[in-house]
Amino acid sequence: MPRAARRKKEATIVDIARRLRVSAMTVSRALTGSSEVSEKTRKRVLRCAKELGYRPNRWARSLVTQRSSILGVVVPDIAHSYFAEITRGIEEVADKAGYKLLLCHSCLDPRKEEAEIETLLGTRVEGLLVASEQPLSSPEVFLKLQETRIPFVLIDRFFPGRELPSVRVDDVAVGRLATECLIELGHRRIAHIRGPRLSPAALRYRGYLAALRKHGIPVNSEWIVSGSFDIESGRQAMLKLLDKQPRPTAVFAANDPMGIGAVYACRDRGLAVPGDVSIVGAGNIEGAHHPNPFLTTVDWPRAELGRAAVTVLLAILANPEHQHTRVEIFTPRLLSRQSTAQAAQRGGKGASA
Amino acid sequence: MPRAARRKKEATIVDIARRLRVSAMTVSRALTGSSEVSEKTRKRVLRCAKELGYRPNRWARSLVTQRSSILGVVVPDIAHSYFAEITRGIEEVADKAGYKLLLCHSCLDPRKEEAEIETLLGTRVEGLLVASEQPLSSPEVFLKLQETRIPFVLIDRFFPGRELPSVRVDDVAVGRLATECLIELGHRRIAHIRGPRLSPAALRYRGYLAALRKHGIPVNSEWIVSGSFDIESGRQAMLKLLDKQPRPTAVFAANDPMGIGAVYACRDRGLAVPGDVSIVGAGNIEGAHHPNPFLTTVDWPRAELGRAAVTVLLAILANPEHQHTRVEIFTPRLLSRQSTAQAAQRGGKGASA
DNA sequence: ATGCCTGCCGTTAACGTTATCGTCAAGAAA
DNA sequence: TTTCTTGACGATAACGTTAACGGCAGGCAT
Repeated sequence: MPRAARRKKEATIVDIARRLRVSAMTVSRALTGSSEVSEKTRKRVLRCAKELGYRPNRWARSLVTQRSSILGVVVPDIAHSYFAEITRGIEEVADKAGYKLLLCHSCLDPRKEEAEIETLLGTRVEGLLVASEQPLSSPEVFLKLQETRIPFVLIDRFFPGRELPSVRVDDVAVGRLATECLIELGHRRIAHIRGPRLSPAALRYRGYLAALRKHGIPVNSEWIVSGSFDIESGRQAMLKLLDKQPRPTAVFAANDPMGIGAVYACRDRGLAVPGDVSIVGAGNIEGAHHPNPFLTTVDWPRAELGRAAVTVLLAILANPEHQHTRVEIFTPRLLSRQSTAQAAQRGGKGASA
Repeated sequence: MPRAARRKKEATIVDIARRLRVSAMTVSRALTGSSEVSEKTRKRVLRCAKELGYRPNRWARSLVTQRSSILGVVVPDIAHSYFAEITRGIEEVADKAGYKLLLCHSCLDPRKEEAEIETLLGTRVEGLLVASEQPLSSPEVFLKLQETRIPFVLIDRFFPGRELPSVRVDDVAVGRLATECLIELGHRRIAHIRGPRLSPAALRYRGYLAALRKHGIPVNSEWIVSGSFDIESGRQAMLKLLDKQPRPTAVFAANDPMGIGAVYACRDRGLAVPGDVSIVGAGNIEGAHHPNPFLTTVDWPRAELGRAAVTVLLAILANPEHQHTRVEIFTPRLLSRQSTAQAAQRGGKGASA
């Protein structure tokens, strides 16, 4: 039901042309800064445009130039600081390059994500940035997307076996850093709360395994449980871990919310963090450090991730034929804080429960 | 330098029309769901559209319908969870109503804000949502905006004396709640860290004054200092307050980051929170409660604020002539946590670190 | 038969720009 | 002089879509 909105008509290029008794083309040239106009007429046009409150209509312009100067951004949830910071980085670079952002939510729903991408294509965005830690749409969606020849860059998305243009952190290193930090503190009974399969968390898991193996620590599958990236699932997973015999003395949670959940679970059971159990998260979410930096975690530059993604996208845009798959990988670093401590001495104050 | 992007041409309505040997108009009707087509041709059109991978061009459609189904959103910084949550609420309602969001950053820069608004108008957004806790553009910008007859709703913005369409929290109540909470705990020497003038913080300040007056507590201007809404300025302000004689026993900071800064300042001076000093913030930012709810604060529903803003905007949009200034005001509530305690009384809360 | 709906579809003209080519005078070059 | 160049501008046709109107069958009542 397209109801025609009746509002004051915006001034057009033709209005200016009529007023100045020149052609619309001349006005267009003057406004876009073409060299084919005399300085005198340009000044007249600019003055008249200002008087009439003229604002170039980007749709009309885009229709003929085939360029929208708009990029589409799809995130699971902008209210999550992780994606908000990425988006911030995206906006920064995009703005400098003269692009605007059209923001969409995938809501962790694969169908919604696909629908949003479809809408964005209809809006003829010049490029697409799609972020999500979770395994959403299958690779097919993006392979199909590749055929439209509209450039896109994935953020934090990992498809085993398929390399698509993307920007992400070295997730294996995330898992390795977190685990090695615990090993160096003397821990040997190190548990892991996994994230969803097919997500970057799978790589963090690999990093966890690699670190253990490297230090000759046997893997105990009893100490590996799954969560779904939120606080509550972290708590549940940790409760399960605390029931195991023997009980792990340290835990690497695949992301910070689950790490926080693990802290809660310890409190529920009357265990001290880091006195009885050391906990490491991943992601350095805001909540983990104010007003008291608490959760030890692995950090990587979120805004930088966003900036890099746009940079890659702009590069593809500037050179469409040069479209070999680019993947940029960031190196994470450990933030040692207060949820980790030296492992208890054998036979000391440790394992009582 | 509009460089024509050479990519595979998208299928148009005309392509479908030619293939089916009907007119473009018929195709358009079939696709937009008009009743003026037979069911048979509609099916043929839809099938052909799918085959060709047809995607309606929103620019062209908008050009003729004069509707873009796009709303402009201007926030200071999407990376701040406060605005991220508001944006989240906006997106939710906008999405349900079939609107997309064009996201812009004002970066706390009045000129940038005005420029962004100008760009958005050029993009012919159907409406505008402008948020900021800070005093940015002068009211003139919005009075001018009102003349364009493009609906807009301000979020959290307060212009003394001028009522513009807006949605905000009852900031006087924020100040009152925070201050009365401290009074009820027995505090009498209550300081205030103010935010920038002309911002909602000015109203919180009024609430602070009102609460003191109501309880017959004299106002000590020594105990009122200014900050600029960030953690560091809160710390500086608190350091000044701790040097006063007599020293306040409680502080109401006009927002959470300053409250956190105040906590830091106390630690710098070896004072316990809440043992020696009670601190209340405002805004309930994420960082204040994980993994340990700490800062007592005044909360209001951010996402709800965003949702309400769009709802107001949509109402204006649906009824342009009915454009009397609508202002919606939310009621805040106190979240009592661990940075506040009974006055002059060593409560048993030990520090965990 | 005539007139009049009604359902379906086509034609034309927008919407506001810019690309492309054409024009036309003034000046330079032959 | 003539011819060519150049600078400044105009006319026309796109871009992809929909609004507004017109046409034309076929069915029904007169």
